[in-house]
Amino acid sequence: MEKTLTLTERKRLAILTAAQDEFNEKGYAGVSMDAIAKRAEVSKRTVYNHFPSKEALFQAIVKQLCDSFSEATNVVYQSDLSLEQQLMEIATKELELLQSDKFRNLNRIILGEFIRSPELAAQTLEQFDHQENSFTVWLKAAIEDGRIQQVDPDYAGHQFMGLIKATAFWPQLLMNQAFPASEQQKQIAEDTVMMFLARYQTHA
Amino acid sequence: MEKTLTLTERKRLAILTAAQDEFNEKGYAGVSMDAIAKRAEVSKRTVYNHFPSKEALFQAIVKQLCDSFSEATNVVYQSDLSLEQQLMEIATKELELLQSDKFRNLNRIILGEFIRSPELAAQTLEQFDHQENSFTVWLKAAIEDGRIQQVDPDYAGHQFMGLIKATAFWPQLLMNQAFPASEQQKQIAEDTVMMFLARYQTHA
DNA sequence: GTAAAAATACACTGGGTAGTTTACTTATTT
DNA sequence: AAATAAGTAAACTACCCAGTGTATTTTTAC
Repeated sequence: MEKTLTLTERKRLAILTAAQDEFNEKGYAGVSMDAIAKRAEVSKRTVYNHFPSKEALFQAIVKQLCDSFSEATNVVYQSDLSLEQQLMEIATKELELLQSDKFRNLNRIILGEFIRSPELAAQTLEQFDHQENSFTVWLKAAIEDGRIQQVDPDYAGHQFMGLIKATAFWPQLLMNQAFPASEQQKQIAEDTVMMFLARYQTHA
Repeated sequence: MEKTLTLTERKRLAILTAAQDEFNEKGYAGVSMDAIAKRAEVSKRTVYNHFPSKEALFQAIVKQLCDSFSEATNVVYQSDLSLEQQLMEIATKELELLQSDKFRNLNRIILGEFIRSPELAAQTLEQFDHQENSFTVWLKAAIEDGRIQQVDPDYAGHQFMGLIKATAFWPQLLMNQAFPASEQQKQIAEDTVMMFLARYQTHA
């Protein structure tokens, strides 16, 4: 019974994926509902039966994608493990996320709109940027535990993630660079952790 | 005689600034030539007399802004100065650039379009992203001189700039955060240089 | 098998857009 | 002051778009 989706469900799915592809290629303003309907092989009326407006359809896609990532990122501070070990795991997790085409496409779709309306961006970002929030919590705990120097966790968190994104996210998003191979990923994670600890680890 | 621009020149300028503001607010696709003409207090025909198409007008603005920054960024490796001193100057220069509203607006206008067409982006970026290229050259020289470890200058360059942008560019562009005050800027520069040298300076 | 629910094609509204043309007015130049 | 160059308003072409209404067919559920 698993492949037998009801027609309505199949259509709805086709609309969502078609819209995602369209938005991804042309951006919100550049996409027409007719084009989405055509790509989904569905009548325009059906699109409007599922989603009341273009805006609503866009939001649905954003929400869908955000949800699919919010679980993927979670870290808990553990006082019995070395900082290096824990940070390496965090960095590796983040690299995995950045590697996925789905995640990069989500960002491609959203960031273009966000850059133009940062105030709207802030609220939506909070939902799906769980990774950095989660890391901020980790940092707070490590500071509390006296193993990381007193520092603004937001600030240091941005530095850690920025170090990773500098070579494994922005160049890929903006300049179509290839994603680093797995040895390079290891290098990136090691460099990031090493540089971060060199600055912020408490010297016993 | 300085304020007496010819009418044509004044109109052209009015069109350029109006278009810049419009693109900045609504993005390329969201702007109409009528809106630009109205904002510039100019007839639409005049807009078309100066610029053959919307695309050409957009390109003209991008070029104008790129040019205005390409001079601002230049560094030369000096073997008689400490790495710390030189890197601090590079970081400070970059922070100055990131601080300027004009630069942030340029990025706001361009990045939205670039994110969607990275292949086109790559070529245009090269022109105005002179800072990073210039830094890459600096790095090569420092490596040649044996004071920085053997490393891919592009890779390390991205890390250095990414560390700065992580707290002084992306949060401002995407989440409307305030630009760091001058003490914070100093902190950012110092952290960046310190972390970078901890990883890449050769230990005599 | 039949009735309800959903999908479809297609025409239509009201509006916007890039770009052009025209008949006219205003600046600039010589 | 006359000739020339440029600006102007307004109408116009030939589209594209979001969203709606409707009559008809297809799918689903009972």
